[in-house]
Amino acid sequence: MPELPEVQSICKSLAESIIGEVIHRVIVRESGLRWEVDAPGLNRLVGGRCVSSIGRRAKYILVHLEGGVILMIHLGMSGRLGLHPSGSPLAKHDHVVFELGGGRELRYNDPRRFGMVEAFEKSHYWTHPRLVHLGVEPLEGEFEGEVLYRLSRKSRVAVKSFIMDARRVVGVGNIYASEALFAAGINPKTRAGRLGLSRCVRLVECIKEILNRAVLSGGTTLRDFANLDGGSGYFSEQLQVYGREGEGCPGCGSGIRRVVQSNRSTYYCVKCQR
DNA sequence: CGGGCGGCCTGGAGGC
DNA sequence: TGCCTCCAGGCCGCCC
Repeated sequence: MPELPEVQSICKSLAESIIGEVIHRVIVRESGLRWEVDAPGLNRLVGGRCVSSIGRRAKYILVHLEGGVILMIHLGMSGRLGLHPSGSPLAKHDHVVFELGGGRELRYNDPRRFGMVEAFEKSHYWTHPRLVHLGVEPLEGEFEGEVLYRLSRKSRVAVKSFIMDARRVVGVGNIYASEALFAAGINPKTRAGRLGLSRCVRLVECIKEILNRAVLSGGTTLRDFANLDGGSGYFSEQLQVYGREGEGCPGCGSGIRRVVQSNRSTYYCVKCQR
């Protein structure tokens, strides 16, 4: 589901729709997500507080509340957030409901329950166990070719696995990893430590460009991704290799291959990606 | 320690 | 129609 551009898109919608709103109460209908949802804790920390801003770290959505509390939401593979009128019928898998003012509710829906919802005091941000090990943000200036080059020295893993490793760089998911490597002309199986500086520079440029373009398109819609309003993104039309096994490579026309790396599908062109 | 892999879940697609 | 298998965009934690 949501990769970084999708999460970014949802953050933008959230910022436009719930900043200044008070979260009056949190109703947990199903607490068995990736981690057990602590309903009393959520209500104690979140209940009655006003949303001051929306942030993001990797694929975690950070709802900043007045008084120094952060509500952190991860959409996992199938999570969605939606704004609904209070009292409208709940959908299957609506696990957590945030009651807002003005007769509205923000609902967290997640069929596969791989996501998470929790709240903590802002002072714990820098030591939070889910955040503390995270690497650089791919769309920030801190991520550049020389950084990737330095980080990858001595690594024997395939470059695709490397750029998907959140300890190094966050937010590069399975779809965009394939797409960025195609754009950079790099074979996904190449060991990260064997990339030269110029290829690292090129790869970082491609990662940024692909992610930025996807953000502008509102994310990629495959299966269940949807924006706050239920609308979808349009980047899927621009995917060059992902999900196109057997189709002609946009560069040379030869067949796109699918291989499995670390239990994930990788799509690439044998001729264009060396 | 780095790196590979299983597991968490539901549901959609496709084969028979 | 149903039953089966495979597949899915994330991430942690266990293993070597």
